[in-house]
Amino acid sequence: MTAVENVTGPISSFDPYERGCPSRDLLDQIGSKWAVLVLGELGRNGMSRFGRLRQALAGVSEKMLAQTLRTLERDGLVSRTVHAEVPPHVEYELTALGQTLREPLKALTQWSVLHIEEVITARQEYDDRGERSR
Amino acid sequence: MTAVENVTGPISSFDPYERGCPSRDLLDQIGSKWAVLVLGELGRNGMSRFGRLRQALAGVSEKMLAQTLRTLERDGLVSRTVHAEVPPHVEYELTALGQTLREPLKALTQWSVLHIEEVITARQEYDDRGERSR
DNA sequence: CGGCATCCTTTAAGATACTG
DNA sequence: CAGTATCTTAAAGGATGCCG
Repeated sequence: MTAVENVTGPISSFDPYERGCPSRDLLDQIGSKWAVLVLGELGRNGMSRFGRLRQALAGVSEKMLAQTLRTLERDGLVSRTVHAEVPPHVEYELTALGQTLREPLKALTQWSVLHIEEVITARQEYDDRGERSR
Repeated sequence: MTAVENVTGPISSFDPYERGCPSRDLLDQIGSKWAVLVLGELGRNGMSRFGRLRQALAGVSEKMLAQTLRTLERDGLVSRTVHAEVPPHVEYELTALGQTLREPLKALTQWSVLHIEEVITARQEYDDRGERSR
């Protein structure tokens, strides 16, 4: 959790396994439900607007989408561009930093789609087995 | 969200962008705070016990660790082996399915460690900029 | 259109104590 | 040792209404 520069070389002691380490919270944030989908959508289709994102992420509320976008913007992963028009026109886009998350998140999303059936089967077996033996 | 078998071939219409799709919940689950760390720890050091996991994941409560392990076990990602001894001895290990998650999750964890400083800087700039202009 | 503010309900998480 | 049960607190999420 201490800094990174050191006379003898870089230390980079950030470790999500340590309590209170900011990298743990970041990991939690980028892995959160709506953030994953927002980043995925912007990664696939590029720049998008609030309303379009809301449609793309079926079931997201205004509040959660706005909140997620604010956090991603603050973290430097997404840029927000306001066009001074009436009615308002706001565009969201991945930053260079946000782009570096595309592959890791895509892999995770694809994993969930690819293996969801195995997981569903495992759940059924676990439930059928009953809570016996525990 | 419909099934997968079809006379004309597989459909596999699972899409986390659809509301209520089980792959969305799975994605949420595997990306959750403690699950990521448990899977990462078991991926790096192999089989482990409850107490060791608790130490490895600094700050986790008994309750959350137990809950996370139950969910991972139910999903077929982690196996639980009870050795009938006194005192009790329980070992957790990644299943074959859980192994397939190692790389994707490792990439995500490494990303958070690698880029946390850029994010911290971005946050400071965002905050310094003030909530003005919004 | 793209929000933010407020209120309220539902979950998740944490601390503590106790058991097989 | 490896949990479960219980209680309390914190955070997530939804509904509604207002505004630039």
